[in-house]
Formats: sequence, C-alpha cells, structure tokens
Amino acid sequence: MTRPPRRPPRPRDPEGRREAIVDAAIEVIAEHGIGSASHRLIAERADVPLGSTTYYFPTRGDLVAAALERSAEQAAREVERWAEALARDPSAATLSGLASSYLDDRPRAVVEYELYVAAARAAGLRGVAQRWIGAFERQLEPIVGTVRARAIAMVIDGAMVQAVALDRELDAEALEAALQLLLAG
Amino acid sequence: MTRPPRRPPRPRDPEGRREAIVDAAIEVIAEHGIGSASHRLIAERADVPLGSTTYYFPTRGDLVAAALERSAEQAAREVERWAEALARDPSAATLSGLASSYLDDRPRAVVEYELYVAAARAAGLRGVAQRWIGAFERQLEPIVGTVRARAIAMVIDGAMVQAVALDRELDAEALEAALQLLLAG
Amino acid sequence: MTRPPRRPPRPRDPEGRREAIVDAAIEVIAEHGIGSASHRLIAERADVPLGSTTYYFPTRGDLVAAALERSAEQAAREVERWAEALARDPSAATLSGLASSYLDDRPRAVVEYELYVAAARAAGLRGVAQRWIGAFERQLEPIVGTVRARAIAMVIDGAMVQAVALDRELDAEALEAALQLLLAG
Amino acid sequence: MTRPPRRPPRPRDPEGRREAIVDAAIEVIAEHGIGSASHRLIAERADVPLGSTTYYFPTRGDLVAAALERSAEQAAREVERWAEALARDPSAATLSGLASSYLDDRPRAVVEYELYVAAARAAGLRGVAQRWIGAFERQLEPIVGTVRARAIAMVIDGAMVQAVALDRELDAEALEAALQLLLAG
DNA sequence: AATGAATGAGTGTTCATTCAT
DNA sequence: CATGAATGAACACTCATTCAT
Repeated sequence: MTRPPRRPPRPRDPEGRREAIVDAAIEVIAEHGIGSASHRLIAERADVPLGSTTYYFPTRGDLVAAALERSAEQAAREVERWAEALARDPSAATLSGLASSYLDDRPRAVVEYELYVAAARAAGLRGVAQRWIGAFERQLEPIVGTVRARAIAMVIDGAMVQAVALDRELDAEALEAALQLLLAG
Repeated sequence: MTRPPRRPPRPRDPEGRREAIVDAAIEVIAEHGIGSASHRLIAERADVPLGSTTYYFPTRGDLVAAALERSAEQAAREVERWAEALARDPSAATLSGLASSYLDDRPRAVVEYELYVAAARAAGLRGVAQRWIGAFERQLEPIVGTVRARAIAMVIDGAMVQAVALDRELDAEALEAALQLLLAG
Repeated sequence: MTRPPRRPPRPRDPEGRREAIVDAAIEVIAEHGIGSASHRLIAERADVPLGSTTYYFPTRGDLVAAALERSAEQAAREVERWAEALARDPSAATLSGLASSYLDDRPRAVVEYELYVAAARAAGLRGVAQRWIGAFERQLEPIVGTVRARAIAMVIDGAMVQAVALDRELDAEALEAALQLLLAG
Repeated sequence: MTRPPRRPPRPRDPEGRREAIVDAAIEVIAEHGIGSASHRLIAERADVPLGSTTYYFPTRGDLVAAALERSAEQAAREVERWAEALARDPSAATLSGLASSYLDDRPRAVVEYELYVAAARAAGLRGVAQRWIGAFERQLEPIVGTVRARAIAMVIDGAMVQAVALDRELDAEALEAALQLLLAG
C-alpha cells in the first residue's frame, strides 16, 4: 500500500550514461580484474541504477569489451600526442620519458595488460589489442623506419609490462639505454 | 550432521595430491584465466574430490599463488637450460630461436602473463614475478653484460606478450632484428 | 553466463516478501536456533526462492537481526496489552497469570532468549534487547513504582528463562509467591 | 619418499587431554556460540591435533554436551562456595555481591545461558540445566526457606540473564533492593 | 525509456566424520 | 593409541540475466 518511493528517472542523456558506465567499468577492471568486474560493482561505481548496466550493455561480455576498447582507444590517443615531442627531439631520452609518463595512469596500464591476456583467449578482443600495438609503431615508423619502430615497440611494451607486474615506476634508465642501442645501431 | 565419506578414500599420498592439484590449477588458469579458476574446475581436472583442494590450499588465493609459483619455477628452469645453446652461439638468431620455442608451450606463456597482471594487484605475488624476470637476465648477463642483458630481457618480454595477446607465433624476424641492434651497438 | 530465471517470477510485492521472509526466519530460529537458521531453511519455510532471502537481506546477520527485532517488537506489543488487566487488578496473581499466558507461545519465548544470548556477543543487538527489557518495566512502573517495577521485571525474566530451559510451564505458584513478597514489602 | 614429519605423539595423559579439550570447548562456545563451536576451532584452541577431538568425543554433540556439563558443574561448585559467606551474613547485600562476582567470569555466564536455550530444544540437556538451577536453591533453602529460596533463585537468574544480554555489570543496586523485599516480607 | 524486483546457478569456504597409518 | 588425510554436504554470499512496471 505504501507507494514505492520510485526515484525519478535521471535526466535523459543516453550518451553520457553510456560513458559513465564504461568509465566506471575501466576503473573496476583495473582494481579487481576482468573476472571480478560485475554489473553491480560497476553500477555502484558509476552511481547509476543496476538496470542501467544491462540496459546499455545487454551482457557482461559487451560491457567488458566496451571498457577494453575505450581504454585502448584512449591509450592510442595519448600515444598519438607523442608525435609532437618526438618530432622536436626523436631521442632515446624523449621516448623513455614519454613511456614513463604513460605509466602515470597506472589503472589504465593495468587494464591494458588485462586486455592482452584476455585477447589471448577471446579472439574477439584481438582486433583491439592489434590496433593498440599498432598505434605505437605508427608513431615511430615515419621517424625511425619500420624495423626500428617494431623493435622499439617491443622493448617499450616489455619495459611497461614488467613495471606493471612489479608495481614500480618504469625502469627509465634501462629503457633509455636500450633505446639508445636500438636507435644508434 | 553425520555423514561419512562416500567414495572410499584414495590411498594417502599428500605429496602427490598436492602436486596433482597444483598442476591441474596451472592448466585451468591457462585455459580460463585466474579469475575463472574455481576450486570445482580444478578438482575436476585433477580428478580429486572438491574437499581436497581446500584441504591442501585453505583459500583460493593460496591455490592460485601455488600454481603461479610452480609455473614460474618451471619456466625459470627452462630458461636455465638456454645456457648451453647461448654458450655455443651467443647470437641474435639463437636468442630469437630460443624465445620462439619457449612459446611452443602456449598455455605456460599465458599463465606467465596472468601472473604479471595478478602481481600488479597482489603484492604477495611480486616476488615470484621478480624472480622470473630476473631468471632471464641472469642467463644473459655473463654473456653480454648487465646493460644489454636488461635490454634483451625487456625486448623479449615485449615480443612475447604481444605474441600472446595476438595469439600468434612470436615475430621471430622482428625480434631477431631488434636483438641484432642490441648486441651490435 | 546466461541463464534467465526458471520459475516465472512471482508478482512483485516487496513489502509482502520482506515480511514473509522475516516471519519465516522467526519460526526457523524458534525451531532450530539462530546458529542453524540458514538462508535455505528460511527460504523454504517462506516458500520463496533462495535468492530472495539475500536480495532483501544482504547478509545472514541482517536477516537474523530483522527477525529478532520483529520478534521483540511483537512481544513488546503484547506486554503493552497487559496494561488493561493490570489496571483492573494489579495483584501478584494477575501478573503471574499474564506471565504464564505469555509463555503459551513457546517459540516466541525461545526466540526471546536466543536474542538475549545473541546480544551478549553482538553489540548491534543490544538495543533491541534493551528495548524489550524496558517494555516490561514501563508497564509496571506507573503502578508499583520504579524499584518494584525493576524487581518484578527481574523475577519474571528469571521465572521465564527457567521455564524455557526446562521446557516446562511457568512455575506460576512460585512466581506468584515471589511477586507477593515484592509487592507487599 | 620424504618421511612424513610425524610429530611425536603427546605424552600419554588421557584425562588431561580430555579436560583440555573440554575447557577449550567452553571458551569457544562462549565466544562463538554452540552452533559455531567446531572440532577445528576447539582443537586449535586446545592446541591438540584435530583427530583428538573426535577420538575423545565421537560426535560434535558429545563434545558440546561435555562442555555444557562441565561448565554447569564448575558453576555449581562456585555456588556451593557461597555457603560460607551466606552463613556469616545472610543479607541482601551479601547475596547481591556474590551474584555480581559470579559474573566476573563472563564467558562462563554466557555459556550458562547458551545451555538454557539449548536445553529448550534438546531434552538431553535438561538434566544439566535442572541441576544447575537446583544448586542455587539448595544453597539458599536452609537459610531462608523453600519459598524464599525459589523466589531468590528466580530473581538472581533474571538479573543475570539481563546483565549478560546487555553486556553490563550486574545491576547490583536493583538486585539488592529486590532481595531486600524478598527477605523482609 | 528506465528501473529494480526476482531467480537459481555457481563460488569460496567450513565442517563433521571416517579411517588408514 | 593417536593422528591427520580424505570426503562431500551444506552454507553464506555474489552474480548475470530477465522482465513487469
């Protein structure tokens, strides 16, 4: 008999909601891992009703995929911003510095490697992983050529994944030394 | 409140049982990921009753940690076997070949990067990750010196994590080129 | 990863469901004790699916607390109905009779002392215990004064807890004699 | 192949072990309640191997019953020690003081009321409860007569169960006032 | 369009009990 | 005698998903 205290529906802003949910998903994945990213956790983090998550993303897989894609896309955009600095000074020190600062957003980096591991099992995610790995090389290719670009992409990925695993700053010194060897050869 | 074991209990063999469970856990983690490695899945794979898994490993975390440790230890042992080949011919081609063949056991490689990501969240796993990363460098150091050893460890890790993410063979050609640059510099 | 509700969901009635679950919990606690009041037992008794119990009461503690509160509240209401009889004849015999008839609902009385013991361990329940003990005294105070009210509340509680422990009728004769001494003094 | 590191069996002292287990059981029941008193918890508390608990007490019920009996027996013995103080000064103040100090051992008091509630359900425990309730009255009867002894036993039990439920000191003042009324009448 | 009530499978964990050693 | 390995039932709780409102 008591009127259910139905919260008035939020102001319409489907795009904003979608984004809020995906952003929350990225945070939750970073903190708890893909396997533990649940509708509930994400809804709570995004401060939206539980129903919203399944309304915008019919299944958990859809939501996780959207989060990983968005994360990779943001990362790619940041890497694209490296162009300017690299054009000015395409040195080992510059690259090492860019890579270091990339790790400042630790959660995003963690999600990145979540994506890598998830892609190993879910073919559907490989395109995203591919694009993200490629973004790196596309930046470097015009400056240092194909072979070195590929080499540099590998060494930076290696330095990053190790930094993530050990929860440390990037080993900038070692990375710079490696990059010098690669650029000088 | 009163129920005896149903199946007649297997003959006692604590050591064997422990190992069987850990091995099963490694397989399950490789196939489904840490997040989906459940006691039930592991018990089934090891062909032991559910109760055994929690008898030997009180919490899921203990079991996962044991599996990751054992996996890393096995991997370290394999890397130690590289010594001989490297002594004979410490070339980029040799290293690239060893790294390629290392990826032949794909499940193990996947578990490796599961470990990396898990260590990012669980401080308790960082020691294991650290030791495994170090094993690589320890092999290379006496041959190529500290700086190059570190650089090579990074580039190989990068090449591997990318191969795992894209579910491809290791890009041996690119890796070899990179190693040549690092060794020649 | 994808499974709809099996039985067609019952018509919505949050208030009703909540109450049904709490009432079932009271019954189960009375019969089996707090320690053995499991979600499953309660769900079965309430004839609701297992998931409902945790949907409405996130933890077992919440559910037990709700049941104890409701039980104490019902009990307090019954005691408030004593007022009329006491006003007409505020005698030892009246009080003893009321206490006796209070024990007619044996399960409720058992739940009461479950509450007492549980409150000894869970600070969160002490407020409920306190209110219920107070309800007794509030009835008696205007009639016999503070000191006697407190004394009577104690002796009735003692008579009741002993009757509950021995699974006997209240020892009305002894209680009446005690009350006479307390009222006459 | 590794010889199991079998701890040398404890020195033989069956009676001592039995007692250690029962004492541990009392503590565990006091802290966690009968329903949560498990073999494991008790074995750990008593610092004996798990097997000991079932060796000496075939079922959980046996162990719990032994603990409750021993607790009641200890309690009865303490009450018997009241005799001396009561003989010297059979006053309300003395009794109230004795009751207060009885509650100094809070865990035992909690176990007492666990016993009461358990006896309400398990007929097998009623004998123990009965003896314990009787112990009280037996002390008082020779001093104040049957009727008053019974009344006093009730009021003290009531005061105690309330103190236990509220996790407070015994309300000695109120109890003394009540006892005065009962003794003076 | 949006929400939250509803459902039951599945998870980690604890446990009483049995019995080989 | 004593012990701890072994087993599977049961429990609290989380969850993805559906769908009436």
